Amino acid sequence: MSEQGFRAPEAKRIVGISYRQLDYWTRTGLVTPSVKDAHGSGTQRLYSFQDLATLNVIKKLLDTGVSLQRVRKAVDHLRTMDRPPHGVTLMSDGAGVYEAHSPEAVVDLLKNGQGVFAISLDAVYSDLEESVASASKPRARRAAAGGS
DNA sequence: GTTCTTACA
DNA sequence: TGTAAGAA
Repeated sequence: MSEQGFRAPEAKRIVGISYRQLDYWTRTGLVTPSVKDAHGSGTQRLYSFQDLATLNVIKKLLDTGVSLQRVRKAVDHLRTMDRPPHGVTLMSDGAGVYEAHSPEAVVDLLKNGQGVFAISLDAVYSDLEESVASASKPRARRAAAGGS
């Protein structure tokens, strides 16, 4: 009832990453708990919905093969905007990350061969909302999958 | 006593 | 990446 954010175990479950991965990203400064930051052992971090979206984008970018440094740069740019407007598509060619605000820009990036993978931020947010809603339900069932 | 962060291997 | 310890 008094939870304004998502705790690390909750966040890691929603974005589908390991606890070690989330902890590593947080310690390296890739992501920052907007709600509450840990102040040492015993304290817990609280991630906001925006942070979950950022985590989801990071995971998707890493899955496409983007370097962690490029991901960090893209995330730093994404953190500047509070709420990305509809129609924003994140393009990636596996090496760099490009931001397209218009469908025309997406096509332009595709023509140049700089956009092999397209990530729609709107889709990320929509998927995140469903994930959060499903995670809040006690009937939620998750399947454990072996990762790297 | 439980849960989460931090440190070490 | 996994385990152990320390702290609220």
